[in-house]
Amino acid sequence: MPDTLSQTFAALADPTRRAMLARLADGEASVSELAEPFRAEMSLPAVTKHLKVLERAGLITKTKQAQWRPCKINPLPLKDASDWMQQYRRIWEESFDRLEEYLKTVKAKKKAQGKKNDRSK
Amino acid sequence: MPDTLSQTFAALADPTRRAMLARLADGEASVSELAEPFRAEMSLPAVTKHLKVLERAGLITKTKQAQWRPCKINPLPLKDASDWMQQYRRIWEESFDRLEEYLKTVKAKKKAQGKKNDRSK
DNA sequence: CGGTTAATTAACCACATGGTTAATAATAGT
DNA sequence: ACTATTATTAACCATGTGGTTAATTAACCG
Repeated sequence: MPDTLSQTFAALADPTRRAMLARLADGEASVSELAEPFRAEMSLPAVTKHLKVLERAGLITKTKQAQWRPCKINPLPLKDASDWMQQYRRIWEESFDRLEEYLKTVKAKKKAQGKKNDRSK
Repeated sequence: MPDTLSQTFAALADPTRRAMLARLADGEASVSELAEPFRAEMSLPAVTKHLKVLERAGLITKTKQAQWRPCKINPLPLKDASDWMQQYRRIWEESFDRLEEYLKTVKAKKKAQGKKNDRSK
C-alpha cells in the first residue's frame, strides 16, 4: 500500500498509460476507443490492466453506459505530483543560471582568442 | 530500455528515493550520509540499489572522493517531467473552476433554504 | 603491512508488473 | 431466445523491483 504520490508516479511511468491520459485530456472515451491506437501492440485485457492502474492511482474514473465503460480523466493527482515537483524548480533554475554564466565566460574567452588570432592581412 | 520520461517517473515512484532527492536538494551527500535516515529500515545494499535507480534515471551523478561517493542532484529530468505535466495544467484548473462554480450554486441554494426556514417567532 | 571505513557485488527470495490466451459477464439488437 | 459487442476475469509466464545476508573491493590510517 504505497502512498498516493508513489502510485501517481508509478502510473505515469509507462508510455501506454501516458498516451491514454493524453487521449482522455481531449474528453471521455470508452475502453475500446482507448485501446484502438494499441490494437497492433497489445490485447484488450492488457489495456484493461493499464486502465486499472490509472484508476487505482485516481487518475481516471470509469462509469457505466450500456456495455461501454466511458473513462474520464481526474487531474487532481497530476496537480499534486506537479506541486511536489515545484519544490525542485529553484534547483533547475539555478543550474540553468550557472550554465548561462558558463556560456558567457566561454564566449568571452572565444572573443579574446579571436582577437589573438586576428592577423587578417 | 524504457524512455527517459518513464525512467524518471519510475524513479520518483518510491518514497525512499524521493527522500534522498530531497536531501540532495540541500547539497551533495555521500552514500552513508544518504543512508543514515533509513538505517533502521533497510540495509546499505538496499540504499546502493536505490541510488543506482536514481543514477540510471539521470537524477543524480555519483563522483569519487577517496572511499566516499559524493552524490549530486541533477534536476534536468525533473524539469522535463514537470514540463510534461504542465500539459494537464489547463485541465486541473478547469476542474477547479467547475468546483468553485458548484460551491457557489450550493451556497446560493443554502441561502434560499435558510430564508424558507426562517420562521423565527 | 594490517585494520578500519565506505561502498559495491553476488546470490538469493517474495512479490509486483506487463503481457498472453481462453473463458465469462453484461448489455443491445433482432 | 439468440447473437454480437464490450469489457472483465482467470490462469499463466517472464521479467523487474525491493529487500536480505555474506563476500569483495577500494581507499585511508597508524
